[in-house]
Amino acid sequence: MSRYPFRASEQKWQRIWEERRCFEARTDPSRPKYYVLEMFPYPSGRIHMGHVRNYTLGDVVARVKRRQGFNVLHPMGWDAFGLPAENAAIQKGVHPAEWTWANIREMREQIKAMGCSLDWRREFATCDPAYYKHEQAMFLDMMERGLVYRKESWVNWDPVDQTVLANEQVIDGRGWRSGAPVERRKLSQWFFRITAYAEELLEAIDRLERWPEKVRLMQKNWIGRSEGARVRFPIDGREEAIEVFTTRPDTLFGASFLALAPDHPLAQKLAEENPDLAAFIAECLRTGMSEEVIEKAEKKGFDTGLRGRHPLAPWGAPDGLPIYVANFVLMDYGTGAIFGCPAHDQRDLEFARRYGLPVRPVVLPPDADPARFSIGEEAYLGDGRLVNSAFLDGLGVEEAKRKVIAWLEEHGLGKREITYRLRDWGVSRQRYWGCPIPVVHCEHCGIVPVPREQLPVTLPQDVDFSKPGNPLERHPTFRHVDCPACGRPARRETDTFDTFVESSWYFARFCSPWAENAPFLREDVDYWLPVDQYIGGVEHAVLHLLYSRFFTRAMSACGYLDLDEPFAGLFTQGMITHRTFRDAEGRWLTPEEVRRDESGRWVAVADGRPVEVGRVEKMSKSRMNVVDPTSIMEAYGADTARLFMLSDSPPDRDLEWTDAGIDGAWRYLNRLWRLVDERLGLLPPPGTPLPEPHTPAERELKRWTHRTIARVRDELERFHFNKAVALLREFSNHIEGFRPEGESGRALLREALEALVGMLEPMVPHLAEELWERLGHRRILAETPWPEADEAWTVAETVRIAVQVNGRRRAELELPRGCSEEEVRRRALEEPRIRRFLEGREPRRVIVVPDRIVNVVL
RNA sequence: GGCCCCUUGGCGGAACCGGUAGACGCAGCGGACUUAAAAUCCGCUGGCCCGAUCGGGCCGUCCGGGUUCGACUCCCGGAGGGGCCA
Repeated sequence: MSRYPFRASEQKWQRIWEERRCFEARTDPSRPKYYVLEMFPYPSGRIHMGHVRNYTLGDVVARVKRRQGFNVLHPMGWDAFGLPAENAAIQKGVHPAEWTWANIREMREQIKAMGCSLDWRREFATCDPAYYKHEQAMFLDMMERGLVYRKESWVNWDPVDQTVLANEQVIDGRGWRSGAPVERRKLSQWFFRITAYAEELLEAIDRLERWPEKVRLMQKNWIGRSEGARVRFPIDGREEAIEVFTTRPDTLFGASFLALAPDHPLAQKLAEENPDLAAFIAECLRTGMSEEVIEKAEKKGFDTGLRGRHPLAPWGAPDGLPIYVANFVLMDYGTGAIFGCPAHDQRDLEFARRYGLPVRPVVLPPDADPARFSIGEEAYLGDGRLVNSAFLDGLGVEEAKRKVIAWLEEHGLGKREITYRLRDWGVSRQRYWGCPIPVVHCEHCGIVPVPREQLPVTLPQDVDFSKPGNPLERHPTFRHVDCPACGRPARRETDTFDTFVESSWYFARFCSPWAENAPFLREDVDYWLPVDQYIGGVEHAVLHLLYSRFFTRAMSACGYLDLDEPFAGLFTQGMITHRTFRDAEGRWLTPEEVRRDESGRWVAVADGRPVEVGRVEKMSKSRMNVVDPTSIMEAYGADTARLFMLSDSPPDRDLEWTDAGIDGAWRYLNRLWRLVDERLGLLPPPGTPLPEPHTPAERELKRWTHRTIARVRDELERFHFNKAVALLREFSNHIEGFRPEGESGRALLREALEALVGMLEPMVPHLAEELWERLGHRRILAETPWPEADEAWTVAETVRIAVQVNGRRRAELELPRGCSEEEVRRRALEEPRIRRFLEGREPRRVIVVPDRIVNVVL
């Protein structure tokens, strides 16, 4: 029996595609464009199954669009800066550049083996100075436009590794690598002013119609707009006042204290004269200040002894409010100070109970009795009528907010304000393997940008990783420069960019990767951008996707582009999961270390002892449940792996890796191979004019062909690739059962096989090309237009109409499509089974839905 | 704690606007081919029940209610799982 020779076939077609330059894209404004992009990989070593799924999904889109007549841009590159390269340098003594480029070589071959329709001429790595020099130039442009600034801020500092850690790198208060307790330090850091676009980034989310709702919601939450008021509380006996931001100005009359963040300037100032307060503040800062930690920690405060005057005195708190420094107030949010209204805020309530402060309700729930309502252990957060609130009494919460803000504004004690949860984007990293920040610090001139003609500031190659900390700091020459402004000795910035900076504009670079004097050419980006379809994991739903949206606006502000949104369509794929296994001692085992014995139990290969089959989890090295894509592609071929990725599970859901699933895909490829192979002798030559179908079987086959073309087109359009696969399998099952009689039958069989093979190409391109060639075609499939459905043949001649009695199916009618209601009704009531239910009675009602259903109501 | 999403056979999943629930596949069972195995091909496959067979009945989309001629689909309440923000 003939088998699909995948090894020879995959090599052959990959060579032909390359020779014919099928997938090279050229800017051509006379043609409609389509830009498909998968999130570019970090070159960590080898590709994993998530990459295979990602690039398969993207390739299906690229191949379909190309054959539908679009000028398709489908590039690939490397997000090449980042920590793992430095860890390798520390652990294995390899230079980060060497490690990275070796990984790129390895992964490039692995990706090429998948047979994706990529324009490899456009490949680049972000660690290449030819890439990052443009990033440095853009940074300077943004600095000139005030989109970049430097300020002191609190960071997570790992005292052992001597570096800043991102929040995600702090696990239970300890550095993820060193295990040392993380300290909070104040450092001067570079920031991108993303908050300048907070409102615009938020408001534009509603127009991202081809983005998943989930991602849009996550970005909205992340930006976190809140409307409220800024209120001034003068301090008794002092010049300064405390500025408070609140989203509940309606509850001002319920205030019973004021609280400052531990790092609030006033708190710091008071601590200078008060050692107890200083100790308290130090304690707060040590335990970390993430919102999560604060929520769980006990609410603690330190009474400063000062008193704040209520802005609405004499009605509210005529005796003033105690001022605390409290561990649950964040300097980063609002003004770093709050007024506490325990009755209507849970944190404030916990604090008030602990320190015996008054709890005065000012919002009465709708059905509560004013005389008896009081707050227990739960603050009341809902709507209601204002009470105990002087001129606000009787108003609803929203009305009260408006009225009190108007009053505050009128009396100069406060104003309406909108704040955002979004913080400016800190991009300084005390790291070697990143893009150098192109500035110089001069004692006399301050911060001086590196002159454009001196860009790029390249990373020195000779660095020493034997000691902790940033090797750029210790480098003999890198940091010592002459000030570009005054010429006196100065210090080069040794921080490098967060790697999210590189990934914030790479999609634009792919449009003109060859441009030397500019990051990209206007004619190219104006044509190709925005990306029409972006595909990647949902884990980037906020950071990368939000930074890119900001960066695109910032680039436009600097005149590089005329564009707001980089990604018109976004698709987020699910994870690849796999069973986990543990042996009797609880050690994780890899899938290769287990097998099924004769009775079907899972046992260890090594000793035959039973293993515990654990949960299905995301593939990860720590769980030992990873399957290497290359070993699968070597054993079954790239097309098998691709087909498996597309079958069964909808692409946005998690996909469970199973050996049975791979076998199933492999078997189907061979079935297709035989389906064509065994019928080659029957078929007329390609291009034979299509005769009208003669027999019912021929008419049915024709209908299957065109209905499948139409339905597959729709499912592909909606990213329902699993359904497209199912439709093609159904179609091939039907072709298998067709026995051609005579010339017309054989011609129609060719039509069906060609449609099938043609539609398989985006999913299993090597097999499809091979079969297409065997069907006698000289023009390769990748260059052949996508099959078109003849609408006249996309509907069946007859329809099956279910006949229900009281909503339960009792019979079925086979009628010509488009029968009149009266006809259907008559035929339904004539059915013997229906007459039995009627027992001679007249039905009370008969509902007829044309071509679908009849419901007889007794 | 708030907001959002999900829950369909042994399993992954189909079912478009409320109109024949379970497409397609995996696993399983029975059969053919074979000395045998693999591969391949054919048939069956939600549960319970009646019936010699063709056939027929009842139940069934997490649970409870509702709307409707008709509900996996819409509404209310609950349970379980997941995500985001706290």
